[in-house]
Amino acid sequence: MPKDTGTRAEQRARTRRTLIRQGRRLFAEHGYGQVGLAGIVAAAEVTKGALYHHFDGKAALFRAVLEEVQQEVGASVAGAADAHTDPWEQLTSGCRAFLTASTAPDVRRIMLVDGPAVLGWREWRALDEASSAHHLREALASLVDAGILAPQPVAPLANLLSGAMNEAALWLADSGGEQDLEDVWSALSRLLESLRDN
Amino acid sequence: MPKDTGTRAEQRARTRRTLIRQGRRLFAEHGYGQVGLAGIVAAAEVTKGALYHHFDGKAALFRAVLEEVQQEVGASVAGAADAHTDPWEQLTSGCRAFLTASTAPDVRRIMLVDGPAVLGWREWRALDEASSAHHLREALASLVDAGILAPQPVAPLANLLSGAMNEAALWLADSGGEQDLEDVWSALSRLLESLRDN
DNA sequence: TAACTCGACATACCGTTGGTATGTGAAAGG
DNA sequence: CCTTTCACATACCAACGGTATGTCGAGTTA
Repeated sequence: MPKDTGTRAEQRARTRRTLIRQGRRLFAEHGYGQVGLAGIVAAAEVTKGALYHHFDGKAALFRAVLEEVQQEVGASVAGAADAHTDPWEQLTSGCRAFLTASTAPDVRRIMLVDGPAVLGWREWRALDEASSAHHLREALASLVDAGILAPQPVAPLANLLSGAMNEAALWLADSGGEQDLEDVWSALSRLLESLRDN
Repeated sequence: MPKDTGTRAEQRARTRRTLIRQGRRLFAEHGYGQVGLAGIVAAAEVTKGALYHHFDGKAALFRAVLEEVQQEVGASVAGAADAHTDPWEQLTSGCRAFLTASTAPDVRRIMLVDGPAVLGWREWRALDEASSAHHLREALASLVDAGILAPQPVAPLANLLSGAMNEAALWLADSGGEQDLEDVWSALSRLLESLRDN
């Protein structure tokens, strides 16, 4: 594995990616508070100088990791939704994709548990909004426009559903099969179904 | 304010209460990670020796603080629910009480943001279960028994609703009036209403 | 191509933090 | 009274996040 080869931009990008990768691994495995910079830079086979050259500090590295996680989840949700043309199926498949994606252990810990505490809920919410929350709000809005959902403010409803799915993902990841995905999904889809007009 | 008076048990209890009080204040104001033991013991006018005599460490103090917060919220929910005899009104008034109680700044930060990250989601959930979550589950169960809700597993539904309300409380506390309690509450009560059979 | 610049780190160091080991003086018990 | 016990206070430590400075090679210029 050549490490100090290639152009400078390549080396820079590779170091940054390695820091994010190892940071993500360690943050996911032990939690933000239990991971030291020493462990991260050792795993990445660099020094603290490199970390502070790329990021403003520990929290900034975590933010970069969280952004990566959020983007993956958002892409998964968008991909699932775009596979359908019917707006209702777009909503349900998007929600289901969110559930399965955010049940992964690293997503769970980084995005759902440590994220708000480390970055503050406000900034966490901004990242969530940019990556996947707006999908939900837009899906609900188009359902209201199509008359499938009763006319109502979509923003509060989107927040409620988002919180419900976050909690569901936490339960799923924790119970580890004891409470199956299908049980939670049937409860969530029943909830969504009950919202339909008529 | 006499500090070193009274029996030993009284002194002990007073010191413990003071530590919890000041810890709660500082944790709520600055967040768990930004608060040092030095600040806590200074505010409580004791030393670290006292803190470690009463608690196993920083996280254990936080746990005691969180337990107090949870119990207050739980008592508020139970009180609101017990004020009604109709099971549906018990549910709705309990949910509304939860919303208003957990919108308070210290409850929000300690219980909803830092709690899961500091203690781990599993332990956090256990405390939540003991204090208020079981109220929700029991209310839903009796509504199913009464035929007001369609027969369904209540545990997953309770989790979804709990998550929805947590997120709603975070939004409420953050927007600070911009997004009013009534907006969120109307969305939540609409959601609950849509669950009713017929 | 030789001299120079600059960026991508490495090294050495610092203040603060959570945690521990030990000391102490007053209240409880006989 | 004397002893024990307990509720802390004091002194200390290792580890942590963060910073200031040094270094060396790739890129640029003459």
